[in-house]
Amino acid sequence: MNVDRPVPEQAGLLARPALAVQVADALRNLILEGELKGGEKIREIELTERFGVSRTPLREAMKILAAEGLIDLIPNRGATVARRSDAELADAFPVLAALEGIAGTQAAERATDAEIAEIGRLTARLRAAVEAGDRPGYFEINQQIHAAILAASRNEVLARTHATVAGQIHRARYQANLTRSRWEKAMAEHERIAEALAARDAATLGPLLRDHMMAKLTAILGARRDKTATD
Amino acid sequence: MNVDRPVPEQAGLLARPALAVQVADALRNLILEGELKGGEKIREIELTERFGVSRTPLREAMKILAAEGLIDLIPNRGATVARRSDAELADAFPVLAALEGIAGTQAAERATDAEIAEIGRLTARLRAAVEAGDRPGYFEINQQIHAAILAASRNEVLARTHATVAGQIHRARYQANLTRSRWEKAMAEHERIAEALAARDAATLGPLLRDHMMAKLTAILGARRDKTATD
DNA sequence: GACTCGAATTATGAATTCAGAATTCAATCC
DNA sequence: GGATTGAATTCTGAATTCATAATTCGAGTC
Repeated sequence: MNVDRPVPEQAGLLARPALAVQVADALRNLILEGELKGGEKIREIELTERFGVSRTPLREAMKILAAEGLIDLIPNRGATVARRSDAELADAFPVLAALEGIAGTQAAERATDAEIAEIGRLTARLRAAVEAGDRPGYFEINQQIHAAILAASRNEVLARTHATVAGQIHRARYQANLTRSRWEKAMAEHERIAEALAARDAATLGPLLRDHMMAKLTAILGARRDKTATD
Repeated sequence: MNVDRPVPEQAGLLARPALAVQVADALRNLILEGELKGGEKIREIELTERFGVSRTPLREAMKILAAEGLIDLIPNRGATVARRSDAELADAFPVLAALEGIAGTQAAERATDAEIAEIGRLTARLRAAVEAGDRPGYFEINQQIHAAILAASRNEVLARTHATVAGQIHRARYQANLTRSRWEKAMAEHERIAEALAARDAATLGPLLRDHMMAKLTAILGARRDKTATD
């Protein structure tokens, strides 16, 4: 989420971001990377020492992350990394899917030919990863494709909103729990997505992306439920 | 029995919100009510005196609002109330419309009969306001209907996301610039919405709400552009 | 032996203080 | 007269300090 916006007039040349924003970015990474796990208590002093800053900017950073829904702040009782219930996770899915849908619609209208070509190349590499059974590679490329579509939609509001909602699902999305059949289906969907984009068929691409995301997320939720049951 | 027992999960019962959060709420209201206008510079000291707090919680509050996109924070140069360009505004519309769409879909599935009845009553009152030519009343009831649908969708993530995006459009939505013909159309749409909800027809209600919101926002943007041209 | 009460400790919340950057404005120079 | 420089002022950024709430831990009690 954008805290330090570009200076509207003459773009800030050497305006470095506020310390609080840097700390927020660093802390967000710790959470997204999984170093700080859901439910974990955040110790202010520990982090001030780690980042080498005082409590003031750290606390401002925590306010930012709380606004993003990444951490929970309980008055007088400190902060914990947000742990989303399955219900909340399930609620986030259709929201994220709808956002991906608009991204698709707008990308079909606004993408440059170069962007479309790049997404086509990425899709080919995605297919190669599937054939090779390379799951880490698949996830990486998959991520890139979705990021490319979001970028091609040229919608800052959408990008910000997507980042916020996606952040709230953080851990769940990294769980590499794809069945072979779901993997094949996802790949086929990706190829249809690339086709619709190449044809600039907005009416098709939107729902396609929405349903693709919905299917993916449903799979994640299913796997998560299974996993939780065996914990 | 024991009152002193730690209350980890169901916190917030008697814990008053942090001062920074209260200040953020107050400041958000000032902006949404239009008392602080777009582009206006925010003077820290002025607000600390107004709210009777020190700069620390105020600055934390500003970080929150910046994360919400309501104000712009420029390092070493202070804060201004965010002024969105027409392009950014136009970008926010499909995002908001998509969110309304999901709200409709889920409301159709999850609303209680009482909620549906209430929305039906509100729609009837909306019709009365149209007949009476009561624009303020129309806007007020219209607002209530959309809030009721959002609430009926029982999706916290959606509600939060919607609030954030809606906040970024704040001023624009309050412009009461409805042509008579658009007004009639909007009313007809509302009646179809109420019908679809009563029938719990999710497949219809979602697109209905999405398109309704899109039409409304397009009208706002058009009026805004006319107005700007004559400024 | 478990529970309760309460002092000591620790962590959080907010104000204040200190440091540094940006803005203002007057004096100077071209 | 207009532009420019630089000191004074004002504002923002961040650290520190002070206040207060929560937690911990041990003594005492039933």
